[in-house]
Amino acid sequence: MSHTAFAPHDHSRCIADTIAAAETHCAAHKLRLTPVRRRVLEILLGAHRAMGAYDILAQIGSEGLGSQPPVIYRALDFLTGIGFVHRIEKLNAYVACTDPRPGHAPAFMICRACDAVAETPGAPGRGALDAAAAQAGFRIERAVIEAEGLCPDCDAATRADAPDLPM
Amino acid sequence: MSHTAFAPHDHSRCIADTIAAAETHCAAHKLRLTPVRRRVLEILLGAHRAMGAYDILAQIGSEGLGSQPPVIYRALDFLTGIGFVHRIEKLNAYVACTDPRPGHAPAFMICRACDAVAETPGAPGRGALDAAAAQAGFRIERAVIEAEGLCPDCDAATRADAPDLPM
DNA sequence: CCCGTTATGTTATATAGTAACCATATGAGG
DNA sequence: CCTCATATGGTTACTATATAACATAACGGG
Repeated sequence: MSHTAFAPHDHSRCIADTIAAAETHCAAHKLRLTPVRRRVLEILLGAHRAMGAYDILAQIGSEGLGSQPPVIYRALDFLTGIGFVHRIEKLNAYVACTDPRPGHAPAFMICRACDAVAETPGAPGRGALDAAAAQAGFRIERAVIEAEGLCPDCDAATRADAPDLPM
Repeated sequence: MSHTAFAPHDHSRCIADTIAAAETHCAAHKLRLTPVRRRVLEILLGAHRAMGAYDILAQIGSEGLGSQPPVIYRALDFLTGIGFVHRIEKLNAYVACTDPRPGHAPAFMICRACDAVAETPGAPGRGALDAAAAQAGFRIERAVIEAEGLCPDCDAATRADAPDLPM
C-alpha cells in the first residue's frame, strides 16, 4: 500500500510479497530476474528508503556480486524499466516501488530529516499538470513529482524542539 | 509570460527586462548582482533552455571570469536563492526563470528533443499534492514538478515523420 | 549441441558537485 | 581617509554520480 510507508507495517512480508510479484512479472514477460537484479531489489525493499547507486553497489559487492558501477546501473535500469524501482531525481537515488501496478506514475514525499520516501497513492495533481501542458501544446511523456519536507514523525520531533512553528 | 517559452517572442527584450528586474530586486534587498552573477543570468536568459553548470562555466571562463567549478556553483546558488534561476532536477541543469515573482514554485515542461524548458503558469496540481501530503501527515516544504515530453514544434516534427501516432 | 541473444565483468573515463583555504573587494563606522 | 568585518571570488584538491566500450559468460531456441 503506497501511502503507508511512513506507518509501521510487516516489513519482511512486504519484501517477500514484492519479490514474488517481480518473479511473476518477469515470468509473464519473459524477462529474467537474475541474482544481481533480485538482490538489488531486495536491498532496496529492505532499506525502505532511497539509496544511492554506490551504496547499493557496495553492499552487493561485499556479497560477492559485481562491484563495478555498470553492474549496479544496469540492474537499476532493469528494475526501473519494469516499474519495481523508482529513481528519485531530487536525491540522485533509488527506491523500491511499494505498489508495483503496471504503468503507475506516482508522486513521492521525501523526508529531509530521515530520508524516508513514500509514494502517494494515485497521481495527485496529474490532471492539472496535463491541463497546463495541453494549454501550452506540450505532450507529456513522463512526469517527475517529488515533494520534499518532513514526514509525520520528524515533523512531530521538530515541533517538540521548537513548539512555536506555524502549522 | 511564463507559458510563452515555446512561442516566439522578443528575446533581447526579455533578457533586458529580467536583468533589470534582478537589479531592482538586489538593490531592494541589499544584495549584490556582481559581474559573475549577472553574466551567468544573462547566459541562461540568452540560452532560453536548461544548461549544465559546466557549460555555463566554460562560457564565463572563456570571457575571463572564473573557470573553476565553485565559481559557477556559487553564482547558481545565489541566483536560485533569489528565484531568478531554477534547477531542473531531471537534467541536473539550470534555467533562467521567465516569471520571477517572489516565492513562486512553478512546474516545468522539458522537451526531450530540443531541450527547451518552459514554466507552467501558477503551480498546477499543487493543490492535489498538498491534499495527498496532508492525508499522509507529511509537511511539504518544496515540490519538484517536471514534465518531460515534446514541445509543440518537436511534437509536430515527430508526427510529420510518423503520422500514425496516437493523439 | 550450436548459435544468437542477453547478461555480466572490467577498464577507463565523463559529468556533476563540494570542502577547505586564501585573496580580494566592498561598505560601515570611526 | 583608514580600518575592520563581511561578502565575494580564486584555486586546489577531492567526492559523488554515471556511462562508453569492449571482453566474457550464461541462457534458451533451433
